[in-house]
Amino acid sequence: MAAKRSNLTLDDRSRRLLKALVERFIHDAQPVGSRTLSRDSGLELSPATVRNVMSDLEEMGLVAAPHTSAGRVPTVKGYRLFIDTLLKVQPLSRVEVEQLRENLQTGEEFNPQSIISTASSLLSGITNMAGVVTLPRRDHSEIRHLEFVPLSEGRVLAILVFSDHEVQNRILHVEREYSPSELQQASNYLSSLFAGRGLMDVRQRLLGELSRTREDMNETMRAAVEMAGKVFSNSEEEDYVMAGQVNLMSFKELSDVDKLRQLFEAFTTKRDILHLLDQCVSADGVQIFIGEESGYKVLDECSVVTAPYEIDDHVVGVLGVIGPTRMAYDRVIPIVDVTARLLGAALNSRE
Amino acid sequence: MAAKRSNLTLDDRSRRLLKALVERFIHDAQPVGSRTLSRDSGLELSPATVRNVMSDLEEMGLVAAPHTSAGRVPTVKGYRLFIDTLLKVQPLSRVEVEQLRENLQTGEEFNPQSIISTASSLLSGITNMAGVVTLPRRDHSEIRHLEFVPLSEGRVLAILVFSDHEVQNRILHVEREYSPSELQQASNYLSSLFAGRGLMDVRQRLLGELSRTREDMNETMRAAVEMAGKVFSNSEEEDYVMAGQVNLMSFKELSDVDKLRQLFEAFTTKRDILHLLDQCVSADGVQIFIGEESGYKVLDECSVVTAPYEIDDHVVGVLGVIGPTRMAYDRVIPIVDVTARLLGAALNSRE
DNA sequence: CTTGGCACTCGGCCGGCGAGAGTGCTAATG
DNA sequence: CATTAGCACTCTCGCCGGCCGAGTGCCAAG
Repeated sequence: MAAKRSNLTLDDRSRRLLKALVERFIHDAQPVGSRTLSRDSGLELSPATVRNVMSDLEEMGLVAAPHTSAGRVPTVKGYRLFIDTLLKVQPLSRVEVEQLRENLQTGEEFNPQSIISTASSLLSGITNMAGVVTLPRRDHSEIRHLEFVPLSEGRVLAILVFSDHEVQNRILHVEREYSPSELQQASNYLSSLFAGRGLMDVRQRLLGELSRTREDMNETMRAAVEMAGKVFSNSEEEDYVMAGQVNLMSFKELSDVDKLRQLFEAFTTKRDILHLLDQCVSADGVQIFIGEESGYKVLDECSVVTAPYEIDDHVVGVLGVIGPTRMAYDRVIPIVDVTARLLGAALNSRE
Repeated sequence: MAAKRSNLTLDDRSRRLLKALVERFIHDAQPVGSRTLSRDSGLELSPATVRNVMSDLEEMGLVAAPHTSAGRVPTVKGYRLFIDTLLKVQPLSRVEVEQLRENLQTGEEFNPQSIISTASSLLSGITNMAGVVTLPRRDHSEIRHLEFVPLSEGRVLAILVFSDHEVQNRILHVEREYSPSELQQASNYLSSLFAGRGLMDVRQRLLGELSRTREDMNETMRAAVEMAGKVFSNSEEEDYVMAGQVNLMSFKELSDVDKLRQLFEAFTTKRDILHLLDQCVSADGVQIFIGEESGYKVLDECSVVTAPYEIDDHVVGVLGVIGPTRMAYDRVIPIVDVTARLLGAALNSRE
């Protein structure tokens, strides 16, 4: 008895029971009792025995009873153990993978923005939960083109084209008016200087260029460098695209309107969610936060499954799924995993 | 008696009572009874008399009783009458208007997109309901600049700058490769042709240009016209920006999670809402849909208050507020009205 | 260690009850 | 004849008690 309870050393029978319990609970969202468990655990055990085991599991903090005479429910710790050691992931079928790939390779319009948002929609659509994808960090994206267009009164529009066809517009404030031809020159000069280089590289190079504003540079070149400085100083703020929030309203664990409101507020505020997602870029593969583990109380009843995605072998962002703690991890995990890979591939494909 | 009931001819007393009832109900969301009404209608009437009047109003379909022994509640027809003939709008104070104006004139970054979304946030923030602003139609916006940037493999990036600093990017598919200088030429040619002209004007002109592809045009010019054709054929799809949906979750008339879900689905689908908003561009000033009047059953419990906004004396979009039928119309109406004017002004200000 | 048996404990589901709020009707009043 | 007071009636809501079913904990037997 004392031996069995010795931390984390769980005999096979208990583990199978826990597994059965979690699976059952995930399936029908109700506390599961000893009778049910003794039936479909696969083991030949009477309800009474199951009760004893349950009692042990409860003492270990793996399951909990909502009230005296309800069945048991997994705790966060229980889910954790389940996911880490008991879960058998269901790999996606070839067909499913192909469908995902097709949907992401929209063919015609190659537009990173829209690929990102289809990814988000796909995640939410397949899982019936909320999908989220952070916009890729562009530190390592190569620059294809830099162009300036004159606007009125000391404003210049800078257009930045990356090699993956992402286009960014920024408006600069400059001291004097520049003629179109001047801007043209500047644009040519900078494009030749930066084309094919990564953003981080460019920033560094620019720093050097700015410091030694040599006399052999003509006025236009100096202006060009200065404007470039403004363009690239703009550290872009992080952001994410979310889809399928409404799906979360169907779960009865979130039927409390007030809880729901707080959750949705967190989604629109974005700050906390971004923080959380940021933690996942460093992680190697799929990462899972169960309930309170995330550290944000609005997510107490939710789990978050994430995976980083890569462009050119650099991790540039994270995608994932947000849903109730009680989610089909065996399906969700591979979905998130595969989608991350496919998104990376899709964003790479026209290098 | 018969005389009193004669359609729509409501004696002064009944009207004041109806007014009091609606105001009271808007204020505290509960059916209001004869006792309360006789107290704060301002008239010296006993509850019994009030009851008689209520009975008449009910027969006319202006109020309804949720059940036998509850007070009365305004019907849609009742609200309509209230708004059309009884409501005394509360004009905004000078300070409030100034605050709105300041918030919209973000000074620094003049960016239509961000102005639109602050407008939406302001609407939702002040009213504690959901704010919505359609993106401006650009039919009459003047074009300031048109630029082409070569991308890989038969793709050209077209950049379209409007006089209000709105920038749009479109990717074109072209048959052959164009050299940067060719594109430069094309861009110059088209800019000179179109700069300062409205989009509709440009479209028309382009049609003529396309039809008579004369021999005196060189190859580059022909290509330019062709590409321009592609740029301007893209009829941009309509869209809107919404803010403060979460606010709607606090209203107890929308506390049913399922109703709420349908409402939010309509918000993300956008189609129906866009349809509804479209109907308001033609309207002259503030327009109000009460409950079922909108024709969309998800909005049955909601009212929508809208006003079109103008740039350069052309109506280009609509903004408004969505909330429960029971909203403080006397405040919301002027807010929507003023915001529409201010948004127009803000988008105009740097012609 | 496992199991069957048994008492016990909860939550959920009526059905009844009383209070409160508000109505409709009628008869009295100015 | 409109207004009012009075009164019976209706309906909601919250509360209590009882009952059922599900499930537990414990104990004693296998």
